[in-house]
Amino acid sequence: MTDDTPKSGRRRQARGEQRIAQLLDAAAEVFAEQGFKGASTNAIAARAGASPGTLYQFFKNKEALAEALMARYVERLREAHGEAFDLRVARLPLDELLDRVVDPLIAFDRAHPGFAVLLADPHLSPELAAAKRPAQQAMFERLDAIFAARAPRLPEAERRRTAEVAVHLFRGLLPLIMAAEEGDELAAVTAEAKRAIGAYLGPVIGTGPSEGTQAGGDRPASA
Amino acid sequence: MTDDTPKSGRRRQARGEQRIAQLLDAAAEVFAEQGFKGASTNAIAARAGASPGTLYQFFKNKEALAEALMARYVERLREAHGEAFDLRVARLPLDELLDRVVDPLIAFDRAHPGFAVLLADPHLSPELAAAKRPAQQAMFERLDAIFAARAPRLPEAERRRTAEVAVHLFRGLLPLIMAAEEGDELAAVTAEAKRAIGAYLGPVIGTGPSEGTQAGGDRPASA
DNA sequence: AGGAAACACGAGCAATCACTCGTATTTTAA
DNA sequence: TTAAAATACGAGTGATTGCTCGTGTTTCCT
Repeated sequence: MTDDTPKSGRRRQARGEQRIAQLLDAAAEVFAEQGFKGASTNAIAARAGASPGTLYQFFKNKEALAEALMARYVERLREAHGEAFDLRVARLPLDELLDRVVDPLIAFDRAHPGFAVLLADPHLSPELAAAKRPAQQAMFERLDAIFAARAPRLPEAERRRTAEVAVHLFRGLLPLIMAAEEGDELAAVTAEAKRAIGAYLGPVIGTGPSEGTQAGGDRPASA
Repeated sequence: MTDDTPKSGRRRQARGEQRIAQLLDAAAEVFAEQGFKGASTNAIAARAGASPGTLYQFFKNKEALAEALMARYVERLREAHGEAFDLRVARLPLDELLDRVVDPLIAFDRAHPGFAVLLADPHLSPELAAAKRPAQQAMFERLDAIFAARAPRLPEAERRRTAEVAVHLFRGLLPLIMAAEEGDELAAVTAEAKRAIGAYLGPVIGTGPSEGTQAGGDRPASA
């Protein structure tokens, strides 16, 4: 990220690392407020307390800045998931599984408002879209792994489709989640999100502590 | 729309109406491809086969253009809904109700790709955001009316919340729906959307032909 | 027929944008 | 101590944007 191939020359100074962090923080804020296109690099530099020239010393262009920000998000996302997402949750009752998966995700998204904005923007360049992929994969793959552990007899195609749909269901509720104010409103929206996702997942991966696979009761054969 | 207060002076010519339609068509395309911010008015005019000056004869600025486009979408949405959304569907089994509601919505969104783009953009000016509201209300209110007819004993607050969540669940799946290619893939995604929304709605408004209200079996009390 | 208004054009204006560059300061390594 | 590298600045550049305006053409009404 920021700048590869430092093949020769001296090392980056601590000052530089701080500036990069400041610039990424500022970029996160401005992207969250204005979107990628609407954010000006001069505004980002100003909010970071730096000049445009300084910004371009660390990032070769606006896109590279967004890519570096995405990379930092992915890093933090992995940290946040690491604990909450290990495969033992697969054996929990569905309610608890959802608590363990949804709560940290909501906390992360609310703590990093620029993340959802960048993720949701469908008009990014191919390079930036590629930078988004690890973030989506991070969520999708872990969900998929949980499903695989919980319902090993579920066909892979169906399992993958289910994981993808579940991710999109959550993303659909994100605007509601982001807009809710901390407290009762957020709790209500969170509960509703879990209810919606749980209702969708239940017939496929089971509601109880993982019974492996069970042939769901009233689940229609897929068309 | 376009220009109010034509208090005096002569009437709009047929040529003008055609130009407006061309400009709105072009705007829909360019907004869908580039987003609102990314679309340039010169590009829209060019795609409509007109000059910038002509565009600004009918729309006082870029925002008014988008507002007029939104207004046209709302108009068409009401037409598309009118038949499919009347309250008799409330008495159908949930599966059929979903068919009647979801299928036309998917058809509309796929036929008007600019619509979803404008609706989903969270970085629009207050005026444009206000222009979006009728579209969201159109969907929300009719859903709410259906729920009210189907489950009259459901508390209003819960009913409204359910309608809103249902709309967001659908919107979350929209990217999948828009990206699917006509045929098997679209059919599969459509079925999955109905399954997800139906699973969420079933415990609240009942799966059978409306029994009024029924106390759902395993619905947990909201936290 | 003829005048007025609607329609049309497109060069160009002012503002903004992403980005550069010449220069000055701070840090590092010898 | 000192030279090179890293960091920092910010006015400026070229491109693009939303939009205007002078001018010409088409349509309508009488």
